[in-house]
Amino acid sequence: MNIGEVATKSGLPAKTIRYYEDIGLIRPDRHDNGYRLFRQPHLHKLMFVARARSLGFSIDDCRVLLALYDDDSRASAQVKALAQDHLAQIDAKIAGLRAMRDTLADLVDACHGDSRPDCPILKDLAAKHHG
Amino acid sequence: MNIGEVATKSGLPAKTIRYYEDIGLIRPDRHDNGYRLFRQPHLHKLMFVARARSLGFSIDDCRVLLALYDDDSRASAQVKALAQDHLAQIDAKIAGLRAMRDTLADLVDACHGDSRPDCPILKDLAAKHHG
DNA sequence: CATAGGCATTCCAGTCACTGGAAGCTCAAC
DNA sequence: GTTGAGCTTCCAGTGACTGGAATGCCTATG
Repeated sequence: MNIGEVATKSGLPAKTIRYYEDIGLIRPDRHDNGYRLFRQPHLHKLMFVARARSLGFSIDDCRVLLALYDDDSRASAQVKALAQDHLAQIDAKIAGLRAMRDTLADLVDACHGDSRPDCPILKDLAAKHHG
Repeated sequence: MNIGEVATKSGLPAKTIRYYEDIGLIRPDRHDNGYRLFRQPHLHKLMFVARARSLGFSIDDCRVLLALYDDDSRASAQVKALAQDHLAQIDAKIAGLRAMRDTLADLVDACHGDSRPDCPILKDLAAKHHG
């Protein structure tokens, strides 16, 4: 398969796939003409990575996950630990965003949003926030 | 005030404040020796930006917000529109993260996490995901 | 055989908002 | 005068791509 075909099949842009090769995440073969030659296992890896990325795993996490996947003697505990760690990070990010969201929503609610210049949102931004 | 003092007072690293000058967000004066000279309004602006950033506004948003803050004839509707837009983006991001989180949490739950290699997390990553 | 197009290649630069580090200058204290 | 903290500039790196330019390859048609 050429890069266009794996791009379609994996849902990843060709640019991204080339980038993944650059950083050593996949190592496709080459045709005589220099074109990348992807075989079934390459496509499989790319789909694996695409899925992991869609779950928010970093590229480095993906490297580890791929290695674990390739390692028949892995302990599932290793995978679970990695996933739990990542889950905790997502939870933290959600919590941070929710705090943001709530504050911002209060401000938006408080702002009448008409043609007058008086604005609680700007007032809040301009107020001193300790801590 | 020197940069160290405004850094302490605003809670922003000195590096960040220099960066904000680089990109034209603030324009402190200068001492004869080349040191930046911050006055009260500069500090005020920095605190304004710090608060806006903590609410997730982009630097470009901050530029607009500062301009609106400086403009006595602004309509609060403009500020509200910007904030609502940003709120919608935060909501979208939270929704995305929650979907991620739920999927991942299911996988973590399904994984026994012991010394055996069998792992539902890796199985999911390796499975074909359409759509 | 020339050419047009669509695909592929490489390489460089830009994104966003910083952050780290090196090399050197200034200032206050001892 | 020497130390050390604080300031300066400039360059490079982060993460994970993304855009674009310049060029090469392949296929199909006139």
